Amino acid sequence: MTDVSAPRKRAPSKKSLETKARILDAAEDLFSKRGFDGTSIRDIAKQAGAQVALVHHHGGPKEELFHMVVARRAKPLAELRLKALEEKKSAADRDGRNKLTLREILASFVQPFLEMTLSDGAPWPAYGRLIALVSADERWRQIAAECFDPTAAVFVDEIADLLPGASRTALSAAFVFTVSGMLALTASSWRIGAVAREQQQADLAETLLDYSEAGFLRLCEG
Amino acid sequence: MTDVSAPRKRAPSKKSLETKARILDAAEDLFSKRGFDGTSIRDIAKQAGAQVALVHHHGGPKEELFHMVVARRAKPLAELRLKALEEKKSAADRDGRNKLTLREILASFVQPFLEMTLSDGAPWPAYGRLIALVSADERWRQIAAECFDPTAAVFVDEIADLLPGASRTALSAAFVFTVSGMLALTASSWRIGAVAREQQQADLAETLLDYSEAGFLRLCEG
DNA sequence: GTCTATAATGAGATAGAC
DNA sequence: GTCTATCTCATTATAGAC
Repeated sequence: MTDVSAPRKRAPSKKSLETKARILDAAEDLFSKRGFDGTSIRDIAKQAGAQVALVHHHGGPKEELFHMVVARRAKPLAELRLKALEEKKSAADRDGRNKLTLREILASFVQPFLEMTLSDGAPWPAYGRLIALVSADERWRQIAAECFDPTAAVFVDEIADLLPGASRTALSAAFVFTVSGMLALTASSWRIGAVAREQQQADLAETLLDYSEAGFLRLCEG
Repeated sequence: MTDVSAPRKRAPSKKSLETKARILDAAEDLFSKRGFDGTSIRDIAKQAGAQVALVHHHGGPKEELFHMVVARRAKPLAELRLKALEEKKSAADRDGRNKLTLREILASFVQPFLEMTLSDGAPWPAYGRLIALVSADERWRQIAAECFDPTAAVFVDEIADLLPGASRTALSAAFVFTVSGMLALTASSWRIGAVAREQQQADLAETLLDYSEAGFLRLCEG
């Protein structure tokens, strides 16, 4: 999944993998902070402690490096989301319910993302902003389609199954609004802080779920 | 409002103003499509049909040009929003109501924006994407604080007056979520279209208001 | 106010030694 | 796999003629 170019002939050495990881980490951090065009290969090399030519060696052209950085965590993220969904289904079965609640579905999608990007000691602190960039720029449409649309489709189908009376259009709009709110928590939380700064991050996740669930139900029932 | 630099000694000629407007129009269009770092002064000059040096003459350094482009329409937009609010208050008075509904307040904020940026023949078709860029990048925090925060504060106060039981934190979060949805309509409408493309723009405005109103009420009442 | 010309810098990418 | 060195091109910005 991290290799989107031609297949290699040899397995890379351990040191090579470490160097590549350092380069991808630096690229992820800088891309997320300054955007694609605001980040130079030279900046990435400097932060990774490597030479410029080495960044090209591991990352290829700049666009491919960006693609690699986004794709690297897409599969683990998708698995976390689907795992959360399956676990909630098992729990519902044990409770004798045959359907998940809307909130359980939404939480399965939102919480793994916020946990990896926004919680205390989050392992992927820059990845949330990066995804917000990808989602907002039509230039990365292909990357979004490859990395995120399949999982999104699973969740939209799940919701459509729960709310059979809702139009596909209403479902789509509500889902995009929910994702927009989720991304705002990571990419534009400074805008929230500009108005009121008395809240924890964990609370904001619940706040988002409250808001989205109610909005969803209004669109799909009204 | 369009002049954020030192005061001029002379009134500019008519031709100069036209040239400046052409440059700002080109800058607005290109900044909105490719972002700040993805747009060069040369691109702007070419699209405006002017020389590179002339862009610098009218726009100053690149950051100042960006500031100018955003600030140019901020005051008219704020006036449209406040005018919509006042008109709805007058109408409510005539109906013998002494309070606006939440939906009327939200619509006064959202609809002027969508009308200017997203309607058929919208006069500012690029400005919506530009504001989305400003809102998502902490680098433009000062511009956002100057151009948009004052009006936002008026509307948040208005809502706080309507829903006195709600915490300031819940209000702030809900407002940011609502603005995120509004910006998604202009900046990420391709994401909506990727799921279902059977809807008109006018409908999406109503859809957003339905969703936001319900989410707001849940946060403020629950 | 508008133009030509140019300065000064930084960018992405590659060749080739080790 | 990693490094040095370099190619080629685009960038912001300004100086100075008209």
